[in-house]
Amino acid sequence: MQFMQANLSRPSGQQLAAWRAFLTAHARVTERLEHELAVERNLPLAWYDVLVQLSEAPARRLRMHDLARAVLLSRAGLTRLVDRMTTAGFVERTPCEEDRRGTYVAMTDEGRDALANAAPVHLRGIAEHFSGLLCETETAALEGIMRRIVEALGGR
Amino acid sequence: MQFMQANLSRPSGQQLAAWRAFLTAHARVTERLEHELAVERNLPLAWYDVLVQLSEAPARRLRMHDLARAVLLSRAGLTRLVDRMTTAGFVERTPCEEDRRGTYVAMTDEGRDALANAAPVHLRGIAEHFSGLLCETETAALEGIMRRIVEALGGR
DNA sequence: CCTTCGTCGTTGCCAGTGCGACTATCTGCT
DNA sequence: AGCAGATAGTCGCACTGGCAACGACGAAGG
Repeated sequence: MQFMQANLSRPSGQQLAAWRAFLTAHARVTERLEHELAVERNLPLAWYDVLVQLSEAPARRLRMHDLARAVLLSRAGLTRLVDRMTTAGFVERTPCEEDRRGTYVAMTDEGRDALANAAPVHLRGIAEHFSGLLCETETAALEGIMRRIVEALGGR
Repeated sequence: MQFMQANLSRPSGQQLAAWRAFLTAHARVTERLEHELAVERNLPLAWYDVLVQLSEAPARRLRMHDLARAVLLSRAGLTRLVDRMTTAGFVERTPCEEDRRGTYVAMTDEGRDALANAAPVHLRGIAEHFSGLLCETETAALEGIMRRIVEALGGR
């Protein structure tokens, strides 16, 4: 059992190489996707993420707290992001009747249009730089691995 | 051939799920590793990265430009990062004799100690939250996939 | 009822980063 | 040699994000 312990606490060279490749791939792909979206549609990736989350939510709206978790941002960061997107007319704040501390963020029609406009660019990018490089088996395997990693951290 | 085109430009549901899992896993794991390093060794992950790159470089030093690429940072960003690390005593700047525009960043003994001190924490984290969750086959497959992705982007 | 504690969203402050402009230097062409 | 263009690193500026503190509100217990 001792060597199991050792294996658990010290990645091998092969494991380290996989970790580094993982980091590099993520950095390069997201950088590229961000860049494509900025150049072709003048839309930051974070804005796109918010719009996607809202478009999938019931009644196209979410509480600040839930939205913050969905887009991997602190509540403080989201406050400012929603400020900017409100100014741009893509979302709007609605008071929450059930819980008067809360605020809903709802997607406007303009936001819907912006998302519809940007989605082809982004999806094409994902296909071109990520999913198009994987066969079906690899895609399934990768998803399984990634889910396992998230769940091991207590995937809330 | 037309459907091939379609498959290339529009990820399927399964492919999108894999992409999202990939994003979430990366965000959660790096957040966790960053946190562990900050709490246990009071060292930002970016600093650790710089020290690792330098420790692997010949003569434990690198040009600003090369270091910037290695740690995925703009040259401007690196200037400031190296400033801070110089103040902390972990690295030092040396003029470059062959090319007098250039600057070498070299790791100090203190930087070496800091790296040696932090490495166990970070490596344990990688093992615990990443590589320990993958069998040998998966590790190899994952590395292959990630390398392919990087190379497809023109892996400089 | 009312106190205590937790939660929600916002704000002030500060750290970190990219972009563009700038200076110094190198390289290639004439 | 001399000049144009490329490249290295730095700096001012603006932007984004997190942390801690805050006021408003809800929930649980006396």
